[in-house]
Amino acid sequence: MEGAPKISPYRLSFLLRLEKNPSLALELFRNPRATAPATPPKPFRYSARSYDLIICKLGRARMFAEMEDVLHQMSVETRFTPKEALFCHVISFYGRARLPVPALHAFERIASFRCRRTIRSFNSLLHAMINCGDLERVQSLWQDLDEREFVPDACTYNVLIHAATLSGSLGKAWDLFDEMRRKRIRPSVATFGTLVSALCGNSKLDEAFRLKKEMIKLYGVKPNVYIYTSLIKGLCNTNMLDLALKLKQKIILDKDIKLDSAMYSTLIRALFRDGRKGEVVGFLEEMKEKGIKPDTVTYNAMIAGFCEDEKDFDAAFEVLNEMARNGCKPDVMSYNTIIAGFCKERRWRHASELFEDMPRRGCRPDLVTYRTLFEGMCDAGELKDAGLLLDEMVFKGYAPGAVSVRKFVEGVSGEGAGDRVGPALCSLAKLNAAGVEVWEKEIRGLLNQSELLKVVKFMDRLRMD
DNA sequence: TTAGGGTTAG
Repeated sequence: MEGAPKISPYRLSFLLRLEKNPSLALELFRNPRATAPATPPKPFRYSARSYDLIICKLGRARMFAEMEDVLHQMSVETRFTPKEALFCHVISFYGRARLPVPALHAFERIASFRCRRTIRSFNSLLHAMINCGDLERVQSLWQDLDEREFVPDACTYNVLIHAATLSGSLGKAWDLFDEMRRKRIRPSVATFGTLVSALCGNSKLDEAFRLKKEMIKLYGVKPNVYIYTSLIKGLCNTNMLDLALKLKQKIILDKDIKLDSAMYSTLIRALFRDGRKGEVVGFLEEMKEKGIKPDTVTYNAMIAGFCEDEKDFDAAFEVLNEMARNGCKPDVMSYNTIIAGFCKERRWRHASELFEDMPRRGCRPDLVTYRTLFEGMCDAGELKDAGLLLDEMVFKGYAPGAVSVRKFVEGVSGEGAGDRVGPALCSLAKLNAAGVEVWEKEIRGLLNQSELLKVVKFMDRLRMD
């Protein structure tokens, strides 16, 4: 047998870049030699680049245990120092997966890799906390900034401004904007993007357009396609679709601005809402001419239009087929939209069929899927199936919305309801024992005294668990 | 590329 073919560290990076499957990439990374050599070889000299590639591939695929293994392996390498950017990525992978503790842990460990930590990874951490929905943590990290060695930059303020707008406080966003200028930190196009989007989202179109003018005149920052997409969405949401279309025509003439699928997705959704489905084809053709490929969001906008506005479910399914033909994978939102559409039409059986079919189609139902279908079943009075679905939900760790719980309990209340509601509440409370009082409040008044007693007994049993 | 826009539900 011939010796193992030699693979250079450079070649390994090349192969890793090509390998789309993260598990296979990891296999390749762990065994860079094609076959096991007879004698123990010298340790493979992994390049910093191949660590970057494999860590990012694993992080994107949310294979965190494997990613941590490789990080650990990298921590004992002495031939190079990893770049801070890699840790920024790791932090944001955890943020996207809504895992605040590992994100924080990754940030704290940067120095142990002999890598200098700067405001960049701090910014990544702030942003990860936004993704985790933990706005309070953003606040506390920001307050502790003085104790750290960092000086905030434009990006720090952009994240903070974003957090302020998410918490619904435009006033706070403006305060931060002022503070930024006092500190002579120049606002970037992203700063204005966040503010314009927040203004549009609060129906303050006039202010949004004024800010767009100011950013050019006062700050010398040119609006980009992000800014215009927010403005177009704002116009669409205030029944000014024609103005939105005019604005788009104006931007087309600007050679510096490259339109993208996001802008078209916004317009396509708005056309459906306005009952102008017929014009959508023309927009799809325009995209094609400009070399802009429709993405999942574009298709989802069409699915939403067909389900919500046209009630044309065959057409919605045809969009799914079209996606497959164009190599675009439907995501959980694609399915949730159709399921919600069916439920609204009380066609819960159709909704249920699609739900059952999701795993085969390569998509895992999420919290929204379960909540939507559960509510649909409750609305249709299909309480038996709703109960079964509830069990499955709870098993997966998903809690239904309070409104649908109420509908469910209302629906099954009556003679012997305690027996039927009890187990369901029991499983609900398992999710979150602290929430027991909430459920108790929810059913009080709906059940008669003896039934309530049965439910409370179930809860008592729970508390002892 | 550390930050901003677009499509569900609630």
